[in-house]
Amino acid sequence: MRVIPQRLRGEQIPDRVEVRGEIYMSTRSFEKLNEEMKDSRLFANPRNAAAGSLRQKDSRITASRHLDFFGYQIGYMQGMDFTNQWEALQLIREWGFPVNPHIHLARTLDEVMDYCKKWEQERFNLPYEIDGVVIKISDLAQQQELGTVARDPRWAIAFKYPPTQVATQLLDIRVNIGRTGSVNPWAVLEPVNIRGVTVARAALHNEGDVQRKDLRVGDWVLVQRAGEVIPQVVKPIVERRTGKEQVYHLPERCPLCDTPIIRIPDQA
DNA sequence: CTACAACTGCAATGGGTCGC
DNA sequence: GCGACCCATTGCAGTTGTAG
Repeated sequence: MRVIPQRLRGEQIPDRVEVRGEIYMSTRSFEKLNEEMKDSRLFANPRNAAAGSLRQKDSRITASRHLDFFGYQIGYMQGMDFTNQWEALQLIREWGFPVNPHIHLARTLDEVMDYCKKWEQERFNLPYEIDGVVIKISDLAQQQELGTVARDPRWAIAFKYPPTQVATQLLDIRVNIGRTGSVNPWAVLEPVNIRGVTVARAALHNEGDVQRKDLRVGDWVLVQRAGEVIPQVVKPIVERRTGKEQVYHLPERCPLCDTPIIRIPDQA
C-alpha cells in the first residue's frame, strides 16, 4: 500500500511503534476496479473489495488495488510519550501516515451529538462510504481509568447511522438444529438487493424473537443489514397484510431425525 | 474444470460459569 | 442477582486450498 510510509518522517521518531488504523477503498477506486474487471465477476461493494484485496496471497495484486488508510491509534510506543488521543493523531500524521482530516475535538456531549448529526448528510459527499462516527475519550489517563470490558474499550464507541431498510416477502421460516441441539429458526426471504448485496436469509434466533416481532409466513417485512453487514429482519409491514399470513410455531419434532423437540422451562 | 469447506469481519441474540 | 467473560448460532462476499 503506497499510502503507508516506508520510513517514518519528522523530528520525533520513536524507537519502536505500532500504528493502528483502518484500511478502506475509495468509491472511485472501487468503480475503477470494477471497470477493469469487466470480463470477470464484479465486486459487490467497496468494503468487500477491500477485504478481498487484503487477503490476496500475491501482495503485488494487493498493491495494484489502490487501497487507502487512516491511522487512528498508537497501540505500542517505545522511547516517546503522549497524553491524549489528539496528540497521538498529530504524531501519526507527522510520521507520514494519512489521518482523517475531519477529526474533531469536542468539549461537550452536545458538540458530539451535533457532529454526528452534521455528518449524517455530509457523509454522502465523502470520497468513501462510512456508516458512522467513532467517539473517543481523548485523555489517556481517563482511558486507563475506564478500562476495557472483554474486547470492548469503555472509552470508545461507534455511533452508527440507520442502515438502509428494504421491503421484501417472508416466504418461509425454517429451523436448523445446532451442534448443541438448539433449535434455531431462520427466515427464507424473497431475495432483495440491499446496497450491493443480495439478502435471501436471516437469523431469527428463537421462537420468542419471532413472536415478539409478530412475524408471519407470507408477511411483507422490512429487512436491513446491521452494521451494514449482517442480514436482519426488522419488523412486519402490518398494513400490507391480506389475512393469508400464517402465524408461526416451532415444529414439534426435529425435521432431520424426528426426535421430539422440547422447551427447557424459562429458556429461549 | 466445478464444488465446497474453512476462515474472516460484522451484529444480535441466548446460555453457562465464575466471583463478588 | 449482577457484571464480566466465553461460547454458539446465523448470513454474505471474498480468497484460498482441496476434493471430485
